[in-house]
Amino acid sequence: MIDLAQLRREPDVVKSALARRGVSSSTMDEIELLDVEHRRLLQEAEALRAQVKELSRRVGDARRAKDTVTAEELTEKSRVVGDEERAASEATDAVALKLRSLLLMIPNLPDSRVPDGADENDNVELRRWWVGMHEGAPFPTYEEHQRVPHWEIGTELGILDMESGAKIAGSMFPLFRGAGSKLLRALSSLSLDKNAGEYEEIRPPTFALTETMMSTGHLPKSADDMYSIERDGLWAIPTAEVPLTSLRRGDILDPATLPLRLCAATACFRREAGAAGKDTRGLLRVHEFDKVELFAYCLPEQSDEAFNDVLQRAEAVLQALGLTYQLLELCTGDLGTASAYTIDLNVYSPGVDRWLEVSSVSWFRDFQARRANVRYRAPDGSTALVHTVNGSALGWVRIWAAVVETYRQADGSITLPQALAPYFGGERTIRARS
RNA sequence: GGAGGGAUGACAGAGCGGACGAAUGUACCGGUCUUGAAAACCGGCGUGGGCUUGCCCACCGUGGGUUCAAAUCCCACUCCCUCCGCCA
Repeated sequence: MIDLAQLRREPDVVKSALARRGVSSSTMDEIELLDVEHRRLLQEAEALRAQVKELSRRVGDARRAKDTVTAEELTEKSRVVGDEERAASEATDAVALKLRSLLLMIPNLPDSRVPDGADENDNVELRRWWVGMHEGAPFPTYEEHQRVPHWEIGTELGILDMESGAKIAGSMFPLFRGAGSKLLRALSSLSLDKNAGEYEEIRPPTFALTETMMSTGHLPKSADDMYSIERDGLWAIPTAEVPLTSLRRGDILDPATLPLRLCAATACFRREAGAAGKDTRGLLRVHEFDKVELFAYCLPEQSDEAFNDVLQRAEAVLQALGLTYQLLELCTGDLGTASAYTIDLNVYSPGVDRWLEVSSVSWFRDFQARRANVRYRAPDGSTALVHTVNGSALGWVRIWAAVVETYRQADGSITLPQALAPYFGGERTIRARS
């Protein structure tokens, strides 16, 4: 949620920043008007409320003094003011509700670094990485045997079975078998082993309450992209960011404990409602995938460092796996609702010959903290909102695709990167099941 | 799933229609005393909102209701504890 106080203080700054994201100034004007109206009504209602309280106090006094006549008079007076107060409060609440529902749909202010753009095609590539790059090696070329899409490799080796997944849960729910299943587990373990020292490992619930989904900004705006279990009022999490952001919801944190770093491996669920039929072959886009998420609550002045740490750790996993990747600075048109600045990591997968998004590292400023009400105690005793930062390290389904395509050998087997060997008992080769 | 008990400030815990934003204790922060510390004593010590910055308003699990007046009474819900059942 954006800062109403900032909108009052510097409306032009807020409006021009949000205009870059397509929020019309008339919407913002409406918010400003509602805010003024709300405060006016609030003052009115509170003044009446104060009168009722005062009158009630005097009723009590009169009763104790056995002055029944005065007590009756004051009761009657208070009843009348009370009716006015009720009406005034209702009017105030109605405006507050309208204001809040509008505010919940307003995205975060983009950082000045965010490039302008309409959609993902306008994202800006910052740099690439590939094996041997720092030693002067040219961008890799790929052999014919690496130009096979992962769904063919998966079927050939018996490690991926999309048909069975569809039989059980419908299309876009993958099912992994044997070494394919183990590979997924190995990837999560590799990342957790690299990060769980500095980032406390959490295994959160996979489902979350509406209130929890509100805190990250996923609701109400993205309700169609989420699976819900209506009978129990629960939502399937689209990312571990959701439970991790709410872990300290409503708390006032001791600044000495900041940055507070957390990581979690969870299943993630996405309906992909607007993406029907688009890039949906194999593992390119699925409804359920495993992901390791890195997360930090921090002081505002720590946010740059916290962001860079998450980014560097996500890169470290890609580098350990020897995969080619690029960094994209997301433009205004592709930025997530709650984010002020995001860098995506896309892995190059030679079999499908595409760059696949495997991580999104975001700085939310105090947008999520305001919704989740997570604060810290400043040295002068006052409280202020923390900043939140998070990023995937990484989304494994697409990494799985990139690994099997990149490391496919001429004989059709896969030779896993050295970093995964410990998770396969030292064995690095995946062959067809006989 | 069944029966009972509970939810109050950082923590413990009182209050069970009116002067209660809330006793008391612990913790914490200042001060006195002390060579220093401890103890003792004195003072302070929740969060948010509004505006005329001194006042007002809200918050005692959540949401409704009764009342001139609700932490306190009523209803619903959520969570926690104990016992029984079931289960991994």
